[in-house]
Amino acid sequence: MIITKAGRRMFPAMRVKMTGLDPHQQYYIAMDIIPVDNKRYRYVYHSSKWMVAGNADSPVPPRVYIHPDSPASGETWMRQVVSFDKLKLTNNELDDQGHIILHSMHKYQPRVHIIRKECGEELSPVKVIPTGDGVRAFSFTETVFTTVTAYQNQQITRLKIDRNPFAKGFRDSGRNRMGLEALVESYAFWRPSLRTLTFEDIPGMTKQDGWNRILWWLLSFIKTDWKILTSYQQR
Amino acid sequence: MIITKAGRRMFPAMRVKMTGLDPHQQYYIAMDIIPVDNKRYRYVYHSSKWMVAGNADSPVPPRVYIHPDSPASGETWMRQVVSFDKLKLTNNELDDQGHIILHSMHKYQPRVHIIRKECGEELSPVKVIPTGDGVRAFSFTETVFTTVTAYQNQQITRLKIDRNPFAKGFRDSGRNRMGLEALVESYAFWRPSLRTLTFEDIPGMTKQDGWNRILWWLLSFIKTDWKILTSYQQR
DNA sequence: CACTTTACACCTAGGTGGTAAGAT
DNA sequence: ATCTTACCACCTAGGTGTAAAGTG
Repeated sequence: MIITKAGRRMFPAMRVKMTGLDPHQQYYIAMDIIPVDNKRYRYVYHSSKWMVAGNADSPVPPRVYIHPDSPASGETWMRQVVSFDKLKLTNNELDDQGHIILHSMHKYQPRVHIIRKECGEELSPVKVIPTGDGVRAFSFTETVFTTVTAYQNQQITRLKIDRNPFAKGFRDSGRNRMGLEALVESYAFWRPSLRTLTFEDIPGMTKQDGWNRILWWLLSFIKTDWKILTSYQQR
Repeated sequence: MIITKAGRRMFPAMRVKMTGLDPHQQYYIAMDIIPVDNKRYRYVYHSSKWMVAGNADSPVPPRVYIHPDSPASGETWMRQVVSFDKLKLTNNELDDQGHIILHSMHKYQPRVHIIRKECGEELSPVKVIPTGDGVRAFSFTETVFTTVTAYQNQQITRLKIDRNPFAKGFRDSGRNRMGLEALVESYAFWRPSLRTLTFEDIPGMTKQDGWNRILWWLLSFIKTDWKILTSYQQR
């Protein structure tokens, strides 16, 4: 995932569907991003792999992205897909825009928090999320990512350009972009287990959310495990 | 003020500075827009005046614009200028976007509401604002406006084009737009009392807010009281 | 005739990766 | 060598008044 000084969105954005909330209870929804391990990585081109390159850098100031619809009732949260598309990542440890601060070349995993609102309680974008009875956290292994300041891998770049509307200017104008269906098929050829990851298998998941999860999966798959490509135009 | 089916912003937007709130108390800030009288108007070109053209149309569904930062602490509200620039007006009585519904060719006045948040209370965009001990309403006579679907008066059009960044494409490219200082001077020549309306006279008012209030004042002045111009290119 | 609606060119505002220069 | 930064062209998204067509 690209991180910049000014702050950069994640793509694709995390989108989650809530169930089982108390319709009349007020909740905050928040996201933080935690290190997957204590390592720093570098990308090795000849093997197309991320490899450990030492221990993690010193911790950064903790930040929490409070979903802008917070607080809202369980009913409101459950009626919609909750999208984190406005969340931004930065590598600026002195950031004062409330963005989430991360180290480049490290592995991270987003966490979604559901926090029951007690009267008078206050949630802060710069404090660690409290733990307790009314707080639950969820994370999804397919959303693990590696931070970079420039893409290390042409396949990641291609997926981003093909799927992110804001990168349309970089698409090959010659032919239509590859549909995600076809993309999944081609990846599945090399990695049969991916065949099972279709949204039809996940009850209650909409088509759009399904594609987002598949895309997440592809991205993490390519970053950590891609074996086909041996030459890279990009450094 | 222009109203459309899809919803149109007010320009200039209302911007208010809060004082005297309890820093630790939570408040909603909201706006509604109430009829100034029970009349319908038409614009008479030869006299450059809005004139009564019958009684008001039947009432529209009541709508409230809840400021998107709501709820927030008194401290938060007082730290910033509270801007209502995302509020939209519509003439569509079946609107489902939560915009404020108004009749065209009527006179209206925005009201700002400060609502102390009690635990468990809920504020709705489609309900009338409650009255009670923790609720206060403010309105400013210089923000009275007349609704239209197309401008009736070339001077209003010119002020909007000159001051609204989104209308830059319609500005005379030949000369620089008239500074608001010069604008006020020229209007004051015909209406000496306007001279007194400068932001320096209003304690605690920032320059930017001052210009906004003067602009509001100019707009209502022109609409209701302009006597200089006798010919209109625009119908 | 007196308004209202629609399609449009032209803006603001801001999200993309590319590219070349900078930093260590 | 390796990673980061600043600037850029090219997009999306949406706020303007205009002009012409629509409405009753």
